[in-house]
Amino acid sequence: MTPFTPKLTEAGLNPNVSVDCVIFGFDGERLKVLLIDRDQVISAKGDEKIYALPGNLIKEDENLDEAAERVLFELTGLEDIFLEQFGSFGDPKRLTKEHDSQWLKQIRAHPEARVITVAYYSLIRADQYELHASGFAKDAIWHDIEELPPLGFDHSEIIESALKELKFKSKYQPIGFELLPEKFTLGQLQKLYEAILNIELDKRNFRRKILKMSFLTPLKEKQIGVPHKPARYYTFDRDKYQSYKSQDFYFTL
Amino acid sequence: MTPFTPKLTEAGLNPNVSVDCVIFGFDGERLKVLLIDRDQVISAKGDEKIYALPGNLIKEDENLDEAAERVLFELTGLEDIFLEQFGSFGDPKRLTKEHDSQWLKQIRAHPEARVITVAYYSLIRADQYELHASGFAKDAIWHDIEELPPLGFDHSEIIESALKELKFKSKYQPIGFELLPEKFTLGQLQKLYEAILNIELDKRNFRRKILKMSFLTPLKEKQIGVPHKPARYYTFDRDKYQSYKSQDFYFTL
DNA sequence: GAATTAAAGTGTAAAATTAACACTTAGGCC
DNA sequence: GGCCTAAGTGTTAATTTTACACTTTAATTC
Repeated sequence: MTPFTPKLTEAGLNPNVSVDCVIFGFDGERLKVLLIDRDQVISAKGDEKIYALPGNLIKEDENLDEAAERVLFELTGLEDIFLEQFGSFGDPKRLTKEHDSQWLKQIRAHPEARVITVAYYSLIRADQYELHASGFAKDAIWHDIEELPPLGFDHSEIIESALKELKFKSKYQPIGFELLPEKFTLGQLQKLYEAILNIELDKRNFRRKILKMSFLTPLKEKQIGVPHKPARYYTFDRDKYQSYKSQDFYFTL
Repeated sequence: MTPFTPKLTEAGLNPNVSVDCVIFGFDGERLKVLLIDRDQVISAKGDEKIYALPGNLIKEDENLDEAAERVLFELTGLEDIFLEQFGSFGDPKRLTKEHDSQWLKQIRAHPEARVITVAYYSLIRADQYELHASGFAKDAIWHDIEELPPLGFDHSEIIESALKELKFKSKYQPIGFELLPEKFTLGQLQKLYEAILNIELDKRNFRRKILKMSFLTPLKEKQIGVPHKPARYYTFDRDKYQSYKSQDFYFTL
């Protein structure tokens, strides 16, 4: 990896607008978020590292969606990820915490500039992508959404907002395709919904409802090696799944 | 009205970030949007005026919500309006149409600057507010959403996006309180839903459904002077209405 | 190899909601 | 007095939702 020379790369960047990406993953049990290690240790007791969302200033000649895509790639190596804008954050003091402005002095040509950030989120199958941290990201790591490390800037707020959006969306659109592996069991799908909505669902009712939508294709294959009755695997029928997305839909239970 | 001296007022403005407000109203029949007359005539055949959403650059010391509130007030006189952010627009070419950049040269200290705009929307009772155009707004006028005049910048796109958001929101949250006069008939409420969703609803089913939610209080008062059976007036029970908003809800029919 | 453990898988009945549908009423207008 | 217009009102069938418990299958343990 070539050493990062931040300020030299600032040409063409707009000093006042950034994008941040909240990338959600699911490990079969819990929801995860992708964070970058910005390689800074809080001086207070504990010596905890500070993490951040992958994000950076936009370029003058790209639109917001392009910026989000580029920045995500530059910091984490993730490519071809469908990102959806969900909100913008512009408190004048959002960058003024001591350790944040210290950090900005290292990487920005105009570390004092006011920055409004446009936030994006995405759902991905963590296992389908390789992470390659680069740029000012020392590392890119999945973190459990329920127990996040200390975060820079207003990134806690941004993640909270993204999660709210996700909960909301998952109630009127099918979710799962984006987060689950190619083949999965109904139990995993139910766990995913339970993790997102943070509630318990009735197994029989859940299955009936989700199967009736008929975007799930049962496979002949079953789990092997599990210490209980092996579950059948399913795949998503992409076309039906997508057409369901555009339909009206409301998830109860 | 004092003459507008734009460039002198630019102190403290961030050159790269603006807010725009999509204010919806309802006249009992049709959905309306509030536009400002930017007092510029397209030179091409027709001599049509160009309109725009109320919007302007943000100040360095205010957050986005505050900026939206201030800008709306400065241009239209509207105050104490609940504004909700719904998206940001940042195409690098969004200000580059000829008549738009001409206009910007008149009002901006940095007319060439790239501007990302954060868009807000609101629903208001048109009859409850007086409009006072000022600043670079020569006038502020309600326009029928279905037949909009030529709009500057990407404001058509922004309005379309706001409308989509409104349609969407109205399906899972009660809407009406914000747009209807203090007392209103069930017919008006139904017309509002029909105008927003752009569909026809069954009168009996609509009434049953909306009354069951029990945030409507029937009044003794009825319409007078109408050439048909006078309808009963209702008011919203604000508390119940608000608590319904936070609940789960899905509007069918 | 019998017993244990763990999650998979499966059905029904009661209650609630949705969808479709038409006539009577009240008031102004001519 | 007759006409016009929108208000107001109920029923039935179909669908959806909710609540709820036992059997099956495979691995693990002893």
